[in-house]
Amino acid sequence: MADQLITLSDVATAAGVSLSTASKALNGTDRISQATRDHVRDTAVRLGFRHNALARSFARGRSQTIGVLTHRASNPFTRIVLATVATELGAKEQAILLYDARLGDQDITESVLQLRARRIDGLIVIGTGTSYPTPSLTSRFDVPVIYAFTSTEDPNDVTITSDDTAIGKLAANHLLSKGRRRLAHITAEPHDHAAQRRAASATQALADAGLDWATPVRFGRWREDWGEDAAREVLAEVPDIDGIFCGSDAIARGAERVVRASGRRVPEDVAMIGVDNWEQLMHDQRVTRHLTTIEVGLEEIGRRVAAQLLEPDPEPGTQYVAPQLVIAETV
Amino acid sequence: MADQLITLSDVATAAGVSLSTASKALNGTDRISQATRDHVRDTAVRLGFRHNALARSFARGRSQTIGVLTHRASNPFTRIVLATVATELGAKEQAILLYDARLGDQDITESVLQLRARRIDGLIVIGTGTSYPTPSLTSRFDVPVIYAFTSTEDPNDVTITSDDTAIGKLAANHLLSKGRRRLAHITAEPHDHAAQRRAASATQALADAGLDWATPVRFGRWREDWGEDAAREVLAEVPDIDGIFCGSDAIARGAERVVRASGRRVPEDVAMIGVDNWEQLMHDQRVTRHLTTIEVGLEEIGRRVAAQLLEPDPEPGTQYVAPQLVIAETV
DNA sequence: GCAGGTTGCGAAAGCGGTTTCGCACATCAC
DNA sequence: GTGATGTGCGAAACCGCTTTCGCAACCTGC
Repeated sequence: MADQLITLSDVATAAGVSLSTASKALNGTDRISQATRDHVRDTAVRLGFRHNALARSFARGRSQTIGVLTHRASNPFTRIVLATVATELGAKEQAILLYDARLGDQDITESVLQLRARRIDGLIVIGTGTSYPTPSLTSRFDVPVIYAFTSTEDPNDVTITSDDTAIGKLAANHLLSKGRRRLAHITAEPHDHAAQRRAASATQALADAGLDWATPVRFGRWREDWGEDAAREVLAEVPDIDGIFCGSDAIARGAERVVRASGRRVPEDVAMIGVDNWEQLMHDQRVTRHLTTIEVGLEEIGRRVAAQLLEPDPEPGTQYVAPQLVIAETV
Repeated sequence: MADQLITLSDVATAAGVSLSTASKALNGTDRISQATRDHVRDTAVRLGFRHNALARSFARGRSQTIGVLTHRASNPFTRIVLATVATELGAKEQAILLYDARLGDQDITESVLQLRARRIDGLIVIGTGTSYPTPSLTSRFDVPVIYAFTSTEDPNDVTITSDDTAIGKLAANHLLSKGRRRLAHITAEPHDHAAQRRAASATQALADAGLDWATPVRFGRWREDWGEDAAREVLAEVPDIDGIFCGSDAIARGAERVVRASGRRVPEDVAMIGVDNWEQLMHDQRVTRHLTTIEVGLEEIGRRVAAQLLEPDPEPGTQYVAPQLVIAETV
C-alpha cells in the first residue's frame, strides 16, 4: 500500500493549469471561472487526489488538532465527555491531543508550551464536575479555550457544564409530584460543589412546597456503601419515610439494597431517585432501566463543546445543560 | 498571547551557526561536535525555542497522529480502551483521530483514504470484545495497524485482546475452590463469541474437576433483567444451587437481586461471580467492592496497544491479556 | 476611443523545519 | 610528505500546499 500519493501539482499538470489555480479551484477561494473549477475538480477526482493534510496544516498554520486537558481521564465521567468530544471532532476531521493529569499539575506551563508548539486549533479543559473552579487558562492561548463539566474563576470563559441546581429541583419535584411528603436526601461531601448545589436547590424546592426534609440531609461520600449506611440511619430515624433523593446512582444503589432488605417495597413504600443515569451511560444498550434517575447530560456537554469549539466565535460565559428525568421503576 | 514564536532560524542566528547545524544539534542527528551541540542547545533554551510541530511533521512526513477506528465509541468498553489509549499516547505527544462507527461501515474505503491523507503514523482498531472477527485492514496501510479487544481473520495481524478462555476457567475454578459444587452459568447470546468461549472453558474446568453444571447453561442477553429471569429459572430448577457464574456484572446484578429476594444469603447460600469489574472501572474510586468479579483488563489492553504501536516492529499475532480475579463479598 | 474597473489566471514567495551532499580541515598510516 | 580516511559544518534542495501580487484580457460608461 505504498503507492505514491497524488499531489496537487500532479492534478494541476493533468488539468493543464497552474498549481495556484488548482489550489484555488479545489478550495473554492479566489476568483476562478466555473469551467476551470469544474475541470480541475473532475481531474482531481479522476486521479484520486487528496490534499496532504500535513502540508496543508503547515501552510495554513492550523493543525486540525484540538488539545484536551483532563484531571484524570480514568474517571468515568471524564471518559464519557472525552469519548463524546473525540467522536464529534473526529467527524469533523479534527484530531485530539490528550494531556491527562496535567490539569492540576504544578507546571501546567510546560503543557501549555507544548500545546502551543503543536499549534493546536483549540483547547478543551474537562473537569470532574464536582470540585470546581478550575484555574483559567484562556489568556494563555491565542486559540479558543472551552471548559467542560467544570467552571473557572473568570465568568467570561466559555464554559459548558451540568446544572446542579436544576438537578436538585427536578429530583425533589418529581418525588413531590408522586405524592411523597416524608423525604430524605443522601449525598456526598458537604464541600463538594455538586453535592452542595443539588442539596440546596432540592431543599428550596421542598420549601416552595411548604415542606422540609423529614430528617437532616445526610452528607457523606459518593459511594455505594455510604448509601447503605445513610439509608440505615434514615430508616431508623424516620421509619415511615416515603421518598429518598440520592445524590448519585451509586449512593442510590446502596440505599436501595438496604431499603429492600428492611422489607420495604420500592417504590410502593419508598420511592427512590438517583442522579447520573449510569445504567444508560455505562451499560449502553445492554441493560434495562431499573433506577429512576436524572441524566446529567455528559454526552450533551461533549457534543456542545465540540460544536462550540469549531464556531468562529463561541459565546462567552457559562452554558448549563438541562438535566433530564429518566423514569424507571423506583419512583 | 500572540507573541511571535521563536523559529529554528532565530536560534541558529543567535548561536552563530547555520540552520542545518542548529537542526542537527537539537535533534542529535549527524556529526556535530559536542561543544557546538551544547552551545546550540543552550541558546535554544535561553530563547525558549520549541520546534514547530507542524513544520516538523510536514518535513518528516509523520503526523504524530494515530488513527482510531471504532464501531461505536459510546459503548462503555470501547470508551475505556479509547480513554486509556488517548492517555498513553498523549503522554508520548501523539494525537488521536477518532473515526467512530466507521468500522462496520460499507465504505470504510473512504475512511481509509482520509486516514492516509492525514498521514497517520499508525492505526488502532477497537472492537467490542464480543463479536469478532473484525475485517483486517492491515494491508491497506503502510503504517502499523493494531487491533484491540477484537480479532481479525488474519492470524498475523497484531492483536491485543481479552482472554475469554482464561476468564471462564478462572471463574469456575474460583467457585470450585470455595467448595461450591452445584453450579449454574448465566450468560449472553450463544452466538456471542465472548459468551461462548467463557462458557466453554468454564464447562471444561468443571469437567476437569469431574463435575458438570447443575442445570444447563442459560444463554440469553448481556442484560440485568436477563440475569433476573435466568436466576429465577435456576432457583426453581435447582433450589439448593450454591454457586452462579454470571457472564457479566450486569447479569450478576440482576441475578443477585433475585437470589437475595428469594431469601437466600449471598455468599453463604449462593456464591456469585461476575465478569467486567464494573464497580471499579465505572465508578473509579467512588465505590467499594461488592461483587466478586473478574477484571477483563481493558485498561491493560489500552496500555499495551499504545506501547506496541510506538515500537519499531510490534510482534505479529495475538496477545491475550490475563484476566484478574477481583475478590469481594459475593463469593 | 479611452480611463477605470473587473475577471481569470500564473509566477513565485513563503510556511519552518529535515536531509543530502560537498567542502575544508584534521588525523592517520606508511 | 603523500594519499586515504574521518570529522564538523554549511549551502541548498525539498516536503506540498496556500496566498499575495501582478499582468493581461475583457468589460463598462461616457
